[in-house]
Amino acid sequence: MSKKKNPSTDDFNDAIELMFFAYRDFIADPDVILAAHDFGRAHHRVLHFVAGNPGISIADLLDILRVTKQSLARVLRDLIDANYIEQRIGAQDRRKRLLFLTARGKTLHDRLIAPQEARFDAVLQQIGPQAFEQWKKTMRLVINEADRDNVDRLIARSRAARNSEEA
Amino acid sequence: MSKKKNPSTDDFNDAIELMFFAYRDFIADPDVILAAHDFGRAHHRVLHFVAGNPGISIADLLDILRVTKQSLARVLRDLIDANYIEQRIGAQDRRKRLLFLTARGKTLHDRLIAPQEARFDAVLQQIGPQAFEQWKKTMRLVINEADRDNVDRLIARSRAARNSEEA
DNA sequence: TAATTTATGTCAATAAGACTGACCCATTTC
DNA sequence: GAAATGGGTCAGTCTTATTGACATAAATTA
Repeated sequence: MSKKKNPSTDDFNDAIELMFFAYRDFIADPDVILAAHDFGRAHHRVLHFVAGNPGISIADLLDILRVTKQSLARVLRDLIDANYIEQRIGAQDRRKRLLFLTARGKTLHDRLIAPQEARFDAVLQQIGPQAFEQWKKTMRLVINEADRDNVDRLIARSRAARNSEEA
Repeated sequence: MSKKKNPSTDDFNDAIELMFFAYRDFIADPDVILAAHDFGRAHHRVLHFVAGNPGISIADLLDILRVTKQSLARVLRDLIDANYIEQRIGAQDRRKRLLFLTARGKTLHDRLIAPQEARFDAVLQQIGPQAFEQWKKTMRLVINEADRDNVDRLIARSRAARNSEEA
């Protein structure tokens, strides 16, 4: 034991492994459904963030996804052509193309997130609401500090979008 | 409000968003270092699991990574050619090619995980060891139930590998 | 011993998803 | 009117992954 390590180093390595395996299983859920539609994860991400941010502009979507315009274009073309996403010209700024899910898009998105919701529902059942809340707070701290406020806003928008749909 | 939703649906959606953003930032850390070596995330994953499972066979590594043999082959070739990973023929079963990090490989791996460890160290400082432990338990439950025991074993091996290095 | 299975390696073709760079058009802003 | 902004598109490239076919060496089994 020449190198006396900090007693927490093991914990950090555990955390790294857990991030890898949890994300792997979490993201594998929707793949089966996507494959049946000849879509990939890129399509899923676009559907998800348009669902949570109805009326989002291309530029803002690029910001969230952190991909290039050309990368987004192909995926978006697929989704628009197949009538999952609709583009509307901005009312104030007519240069903007605002994105919305169609009814068809909402249905697909619901089916994609269903297994992920079920996964977290099962977790909640096992640990209870308090520990679940604590997990969420912790996950938020895993995000870059500079981005946390943005993520808070995105999550709030997403909640608002879902809750207004209920009407 | 025709559709009265379960009050927890919002929480599940929060969880989904948090998984996306936390993983995105978590995995972005090592990318800069990898790029400087002309390596990608695939190389990182191989380095990481060979580091945590010294002497792992090709077949077992394929199982963990869940990629095809051909996908692994290219990445492994890069790492072996550049002397980050060493192959030794199995003592009991001479068909097997057992994988080990070289000293060079260990150095690179340490540099790759350093920012991720730092990220979780910062989290730990903010929430304390108890909440951190609880977070780990929760993350474990996000993993497919069928895989949890395997992950436990992998994590245990990884701990053992690191702690035996200290000698 | 011969036949089979296992562990690995490798060639070829293909695809998704990303990238850079260069343009273009329409609209808004200065 | 000029410049900046939002968006679309073409062309070429790259990484990482895939499937499928086949080869080789070593272990296991009949």
